[in-house]
Amino acid sequence: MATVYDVAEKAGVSIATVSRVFNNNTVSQSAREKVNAAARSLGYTPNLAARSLMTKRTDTIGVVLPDMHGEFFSELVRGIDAGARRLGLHMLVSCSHDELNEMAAVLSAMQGRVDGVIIMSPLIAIDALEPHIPPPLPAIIVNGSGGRGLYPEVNLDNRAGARQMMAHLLAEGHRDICIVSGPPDNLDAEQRQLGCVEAADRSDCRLRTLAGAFTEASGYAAGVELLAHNALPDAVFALNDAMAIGCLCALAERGIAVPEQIALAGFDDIPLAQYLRPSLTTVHVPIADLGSRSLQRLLAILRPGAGAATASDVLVPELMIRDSSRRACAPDLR
Amino acid sequence: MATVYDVAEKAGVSIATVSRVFNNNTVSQSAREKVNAAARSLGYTPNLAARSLMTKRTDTIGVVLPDMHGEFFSELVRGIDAGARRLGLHMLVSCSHDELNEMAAVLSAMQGRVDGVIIMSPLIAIDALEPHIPPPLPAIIVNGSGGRGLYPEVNLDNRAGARQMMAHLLAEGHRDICIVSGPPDNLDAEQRQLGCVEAADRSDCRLRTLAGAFTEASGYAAGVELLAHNALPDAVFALNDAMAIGCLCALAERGIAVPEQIALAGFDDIPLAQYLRPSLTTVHVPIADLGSRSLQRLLAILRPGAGAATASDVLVPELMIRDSSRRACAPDLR
DNA sequence: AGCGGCGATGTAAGCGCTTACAGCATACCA
DNA sequence: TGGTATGCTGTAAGCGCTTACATCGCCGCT
Repeated sequence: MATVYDVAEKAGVSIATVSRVFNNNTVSQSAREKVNAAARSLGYTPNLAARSLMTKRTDTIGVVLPDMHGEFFSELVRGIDAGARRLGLHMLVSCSHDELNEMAAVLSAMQGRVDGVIIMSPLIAIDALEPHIPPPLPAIIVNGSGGRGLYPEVNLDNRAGARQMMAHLLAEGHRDICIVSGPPDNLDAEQRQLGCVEAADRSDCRLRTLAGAFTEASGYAAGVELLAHNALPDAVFALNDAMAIGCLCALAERGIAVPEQIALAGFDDIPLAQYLRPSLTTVHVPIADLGSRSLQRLLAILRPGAGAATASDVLVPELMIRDSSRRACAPDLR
Repeated sequence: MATVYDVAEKAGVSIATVSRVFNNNTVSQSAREKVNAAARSLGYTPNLAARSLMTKRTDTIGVVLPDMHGEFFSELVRGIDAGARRLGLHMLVSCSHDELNEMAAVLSAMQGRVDGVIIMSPLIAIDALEPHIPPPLPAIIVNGSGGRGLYPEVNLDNRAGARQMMAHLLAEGHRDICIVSGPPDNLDAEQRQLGCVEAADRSDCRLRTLAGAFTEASGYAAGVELLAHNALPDAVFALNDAMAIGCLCALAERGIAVPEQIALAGFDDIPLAQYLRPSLTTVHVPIADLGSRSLQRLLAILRPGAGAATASDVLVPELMIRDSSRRACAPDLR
């Protein structure tokens, strides 16, 4: 590989001039041209390790994700990537960390490779994680509230989303609502459930809970369990779409009509939610926004001054009312 | 940040010994302990840029992905990540490149940051891309056959998968089959379509094609168009699951029963395919395997000798027969 | 006792780059 | 004409690390 020395020699200038050309510093037009020509003909590319060694920057940000399947994961990464590329930043991604030790290991391995990290950790309590973030590493925590405020957080207002959905279901006249919960210790799940309980407490509604795990299979199982009892609730609110789909499947198998006999709602608004039959009422989560917002926050730390100060760190989800929850206004069936 | 010098001084040894401790070289037990203690107390972490500068390695691999939504993307990354972590490698990810120039830019920006790249490019012809891969950069091409053999490829046998599905549909007695195609220039789509045509040519089957774009919306549109004509085909084979779901939605809206009135099949086997009503017959694509296999291949280049020689580069998908295509054996409805 | 061999350690030379500093024209002013 | 500001350019130092090479004990052998 060619180095600054090779280029300098070929261009008839000093290495400092070559370096200046590649760092947009003050260089005469003629020198610039000679250097560029020489660099091109030698196929020169600056050695980034050497550059990092001098500048203490890597122009790379780390993204640490939990073990997560599906849309959520990729949407978040897309949201971050889009912004990062525009800014000339790279993205070091590591996924599959549901465990504190693993997470800590990944974070320490990232030290020196990245200028900052975006950490998403719905399963791990942030206050347990914080001590494991290497002190010099700027970090943003996404969707995992509960830290000691040592690191900026970007959160989704899961609770508000759940309350909205409950309000909708209540407005549709449902008074016996069953929620299918998420995995224990999952913060999203916890917050969503909390929102439900709050809404229920403020009304004359009966709220039951069935255990779920944010997977289609667990939603299906919940649906089956639901049907084992005699009295069906008026509505089922699965705390994510995957479970809603599983549940819908179980209901359909037993010939229960949605929404005529029972209303169904999900949470996340995955792309195909609107293509289910019936289309799924759900809570829209702006995942990519969550990603790009965190990137903004991180950047505000990394490049202070350039900072488009972010107004808020809490993204509020939006209710998407579709067919699966519409009230059977007139008893037009059967 | 502490350096080798600080640690060396504190431990009362030379910097070479410190370095050796961190590189598992021959060091006496007592020296090792002193160094480790000193390093811990100083919070020393080796500077990776400096290390890279010497070793010419980054212990990082690049993953270049097309602009892709959903499961596919995340599954692939998970497949790669799992293997990479075990090997102490990091993963630099860049997504959203449906265009040659963008791809070339990303690849050149990755040079020096990674030891090798895994490129997935269903939209860009590989022979056009190959000249843009920086020559010193080891690369593996995933799922984008058609290169000049300059780079190892790991492919999915889309054609075989499509043929299998066609064989299944024919075996079920369908003779008028409509396929919903993928976006033009998409290699997966092309191969899948080719497989269909091959299978149809070998039989007495009528094959029609409706244009699709691998999205739920395009599948829905195709379904609507299908219904605009008088004669429904016996079966619809959407070349991916997302379109199959969209199509199913259109059919259901018009009250067409699947599979009783028309059979439906997809391709990909996304996790929720089995939770649709009716559950979706599809072709299982081992996405994560595609990722881990490419990593293996890349590693065989990066660490020759350590090479678990890979048997094959072509993964064969597997037919998943579910309800949406089952023959209405007896006319037990209506 | 003397010597080869060996394992542990230290010394020092870079890896390829950025950048402080100095040097040198050139231009401008009085 | 001398002095000074200005703009480029070159020299050289050093970022923190790995590693070839030299050194130095120490063991066991003849």
